[in-house]
Amino acid sequence: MALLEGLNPQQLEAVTLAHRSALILAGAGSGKTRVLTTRIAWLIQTGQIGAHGVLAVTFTNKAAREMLMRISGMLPINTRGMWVGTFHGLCNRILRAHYRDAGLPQTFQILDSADQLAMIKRVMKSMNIDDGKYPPKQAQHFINAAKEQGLRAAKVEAFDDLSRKLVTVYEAYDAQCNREGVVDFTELLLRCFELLSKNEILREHYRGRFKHILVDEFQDTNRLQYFWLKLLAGPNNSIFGVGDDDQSIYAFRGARAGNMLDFEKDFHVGKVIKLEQNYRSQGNILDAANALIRHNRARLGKNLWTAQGSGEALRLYEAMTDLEEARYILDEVKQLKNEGTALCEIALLYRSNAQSRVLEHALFNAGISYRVYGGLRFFERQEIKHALAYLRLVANPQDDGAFLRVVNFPARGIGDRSIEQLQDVAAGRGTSLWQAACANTLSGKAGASIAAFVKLIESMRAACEHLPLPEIIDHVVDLSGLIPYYQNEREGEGRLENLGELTNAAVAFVSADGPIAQVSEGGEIQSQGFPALAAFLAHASLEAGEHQAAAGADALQLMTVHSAKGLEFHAVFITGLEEGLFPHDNSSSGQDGLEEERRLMYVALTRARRRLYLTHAQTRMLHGQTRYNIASRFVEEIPEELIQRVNATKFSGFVSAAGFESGFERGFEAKAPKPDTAASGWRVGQNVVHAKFGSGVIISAQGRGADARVQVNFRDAGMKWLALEYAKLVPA
DNA sequence: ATTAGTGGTGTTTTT
DNA sequence: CACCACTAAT
Repeated sequence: MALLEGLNPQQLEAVTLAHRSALILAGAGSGKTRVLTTRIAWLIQTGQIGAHGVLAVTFTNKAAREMLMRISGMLPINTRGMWVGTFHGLCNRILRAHYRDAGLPQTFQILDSADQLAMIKRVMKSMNIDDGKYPPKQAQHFINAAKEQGLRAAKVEAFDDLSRKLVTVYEAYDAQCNREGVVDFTELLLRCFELLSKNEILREHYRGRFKHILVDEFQDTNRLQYFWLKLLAGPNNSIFGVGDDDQSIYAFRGARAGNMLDFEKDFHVGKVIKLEQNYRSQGNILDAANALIRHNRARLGKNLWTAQGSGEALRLYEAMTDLEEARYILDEVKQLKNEGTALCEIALLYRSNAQSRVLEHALFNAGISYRVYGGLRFFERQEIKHALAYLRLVANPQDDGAFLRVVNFPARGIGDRSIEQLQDVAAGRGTSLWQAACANTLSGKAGASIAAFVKLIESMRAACEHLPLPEIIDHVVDLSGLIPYYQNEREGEGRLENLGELTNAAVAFVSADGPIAQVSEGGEIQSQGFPALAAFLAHASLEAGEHQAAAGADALQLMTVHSAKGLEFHAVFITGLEEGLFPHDNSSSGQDGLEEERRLMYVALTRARRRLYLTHAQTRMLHGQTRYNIASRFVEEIPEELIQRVNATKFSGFVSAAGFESGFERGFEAKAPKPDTAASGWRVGQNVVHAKFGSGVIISAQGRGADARVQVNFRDAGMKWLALEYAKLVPA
């Protein structure tokens, strides 16, 4: 069968397993996505199931999209009936279809974490809880953790005063969410889980439909997600779980790699299939990754190997400062570019987002195009948040969070005092702020301002009833007054552009191949009116806007290690490898924290195909002050022989035309006179071109005069020793 | 009601 | 340093 060609024995076995639950332990770069997609295609092609009966769960929208694309590349059928998505996306879909049974309004909205935090602050304030003594962030974490255990406030056990307090906040928070008709991220899952638990008809409906459930990144599932899967599988359906415990890097948000072990037991998985052949990286890179991860104790055990050669050594650069680190990276990037590597094939990775600043600055000054992933996303920008809040209020007037955000933005004479009065009225009557505003018990100027606001939102509502989605957006933004506001703002142009982009996002959303089309097959969602608006707003929360920048341009890729998971590049720089940064101070408490950091490093290492740089700096500006850092322990955990030190301060031996002055070491500063590079000819670190081997860089040198030889690392041909007298090297 | 300015505080990773 | 929450001044 053409579908199965080129699979290795383990992959083949996984793809063609019988209809029973299975666990695939798939190492980095071992063809995990291929196995997953090929299995789906194989199940369908052999007639074991229709597209209708497949449910595939991923963790990111990107992964879901890629999976769909690859499946449609393999099969001539349309993938319409197939459900492929994230846990959150799938739960959202189920809840929208059965909103009544789930006890939600049709246009229920989704709170992102910032919205959730704002709501918790509001609730705590109304309860007169001192947010200095009880940080709202802590309450947020408490609530989410409880929900991830499947626990409602009434079921949470409180041990002490603090947890008792937090439980009351949880209870009040949930009550407020229900009043407003909004759900947070975790609530999507919990609500869906409860819906299917309680409602036998729906449960049997979905169980009857999804005979095959496939789960990607199984190690990242939390308890609730695991329960959800178990519930959906029931006694008869099979779960095909693919995961890698060594790449579990989301414990901080509840992921439990232990779910893989539970799964093995609960679903009677006889034999775990291991995919250990790596098709991505060259040998040295894999050896480094294997050696590193061996320092972790909690492992299922697995060793990656490759049929490729060992390739280049890893390059380690120790900079004096973060600025010098950036400068080195810049030089190397330029070099790679000159050698023909596309910029989008080079990634700069760091532990935390704040580290991108210095790198961005250097790249910007050098005129190298780059793209930063993560950070603030499109739908999280304040102007977009404001526009969305208007839309949310239009879709669901009970949404107090949205109300508060826009009631006086742009300013329209409704100040803190008026808002307080509205809140009192709402609290007294047990209604939403919107209802309180409509009742309008205030007199004088404040009352008139509020009446005008109510009228504004109502005119938005009236106009939107039957308009197509993009026109709704245009219309609401137009009436909101946001545009004149940002026109007067000093740096408002970018924000105005983004507001325009919002309409484009809506156009894409309702277009033929957009998400609407995929969902509308059931007929429950149209591209017009409030249901479309609600769907779009959900989309905005669930997919905070990954494809904001021009994807087509060839740009250097900057991102955190977390967001690099699942990606691969020709060349990878792992930067800021310093104790305190990576491993990060806040995580290295306890064995588990450190092991997760090490897995993070493992993920970083295994992103590279051919070339891998490790860099760190002795001093670094962080939080406004200079910190002195020592090299990360993770560097030491990689065997010496895999690493080539390219540190300029230690290995700047210079070469004359006649030979080398090798072994020449500079101290901290360049106290010794600098040899004239142009006159002496060759220099360690210099880029050269060889007639046969192509371009490379001089790594080290040996001997003098006629015996002089250089070690050159060629981009494609790998490491070579060349006699200077015979090899016709040309400076690059 | 809005603005500017002050001081205190906390900082990882993200569906 | 960057983001708040709060205060004083307009």
